[in-house]
Amino acid sequence: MLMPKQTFFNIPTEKRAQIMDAAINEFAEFGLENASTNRIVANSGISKGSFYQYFEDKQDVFDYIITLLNEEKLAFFADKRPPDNNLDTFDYYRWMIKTGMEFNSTNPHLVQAVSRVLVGEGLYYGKKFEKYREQSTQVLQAMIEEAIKRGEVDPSVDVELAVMVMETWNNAISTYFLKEGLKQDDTMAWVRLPETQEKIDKLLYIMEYGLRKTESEFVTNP
Amino acid sequence: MLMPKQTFFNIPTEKRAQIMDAAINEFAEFGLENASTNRIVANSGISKGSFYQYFEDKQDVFDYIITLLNEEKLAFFADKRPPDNNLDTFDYYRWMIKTGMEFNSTNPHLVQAVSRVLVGEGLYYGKKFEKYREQSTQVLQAMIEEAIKRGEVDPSVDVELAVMVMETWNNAISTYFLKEGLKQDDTMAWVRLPETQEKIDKLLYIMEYGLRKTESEFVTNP
DNA sequence: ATATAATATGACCTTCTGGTCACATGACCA
DNA sequence: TGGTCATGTGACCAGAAGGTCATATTATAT
Repeated sequence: MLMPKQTFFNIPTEKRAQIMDAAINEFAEFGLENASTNRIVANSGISKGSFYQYFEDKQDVFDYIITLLNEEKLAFFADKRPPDNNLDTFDYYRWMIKTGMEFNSTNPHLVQAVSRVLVGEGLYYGKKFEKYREQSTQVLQAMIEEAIKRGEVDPSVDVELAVMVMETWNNAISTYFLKEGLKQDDTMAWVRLPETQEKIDKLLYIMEYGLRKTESEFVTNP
Repeated sequence: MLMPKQTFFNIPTEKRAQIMDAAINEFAEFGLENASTNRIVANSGISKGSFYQYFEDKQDVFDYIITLLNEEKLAFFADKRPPDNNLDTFDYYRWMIKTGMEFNSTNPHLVQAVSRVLVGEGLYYGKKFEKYREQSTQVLQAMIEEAIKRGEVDPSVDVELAVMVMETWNNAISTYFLKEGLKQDDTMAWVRLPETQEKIDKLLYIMEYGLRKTESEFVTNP
């Protein structure tokens, strides 16, 4: 677990929250490389010296932000269960995507900060965050292998490629969410809008059945 | 057309190429915001003063890099024709993607520099490059509308979403190309490798028919 | 009350940034 | 040869960056 120095955890909770707030906003707006410790310090109301007593450097702060995101996501999903235990793989993936978007709504700036750095600055594919990526790809891989066994996913597609497809849509939807959702006054309300939900449905429908005209057809509220 | 000052075009061609080379490498490595004019100047062997006699600022240089990319792409595609004039839309798209990758191989660093800034720094969706984006989406939109008329694309998908799907795959493949292709000694040879070509085929097959198991099945060299 | 340890501070350091400008160099023409 | 104008130069500027540190403040323990 990536953590700041002990001193950071000795200070009052409120002050800690203030610092993380300022840091999250800084990273969300400027990314990792262009983030300024001077601005973080100014916006969180602590002194330069204190900052370096809490953290090694700004990378240290960012690492902790990732830890925070993981913790909050885990907590959010802890009491969430899919509507049906024996859901079809595609329905389950759809549920995961939608629930993920609900989580994003609960703390959009935190999500934006991490996404901006990992996806935007291309660090996602770097060595530093390898384990995070591998963790999520392994979940998807297991999911797809199981789906092929169940006869739900085309066995002629290779698993590695299918994982890439799902990851790509995960990222695309997440990026779309951050671009559109943050424009809204109430992000959560926007996510729950029938129009928003239908857009996701349609997109995942394409992932499921492709663009080519076949017998199947998309229908609202199937 | 976005252009440097006239002085830039008065200097010898070789010197101009040297400057653009240094600039392209700088942007490819550091992006737009973190690119350093000092480094560009040092690596291209001109003085600071000269730089500002050629360009307004580094944004000006980058604009010209985009112009260069467009010109070269246009020139490359000028004498390229699809193998068949009445190609199926999906076959045509596949041809476009593959030919695009061949182009990328001819000047990977130029492509990387632009991609790094537009996609990576999220400027692609900013106002500044709106017209470039609109230009390419309009081509795709026309393509899809035509395909629906021809009965090739599922008429129940909306056009806007289909464009997004194709753009997403365009970007994903391009990103994959830059990540993997630049590792190779001979990028062009790598692109033409049967394995690489088959990977693209499989990916576009999924875009065409989806992940869901249906009657259709992927076959190599159909 | 005193001593000790933990915490907070902002002036200060170096290094780099984008950008300017007075001056040097060289080409061309009279 | 002398004059003019385009081109080239790097020292220099102000501002901001990340990072340090001697000192001031506060809390704790005796």
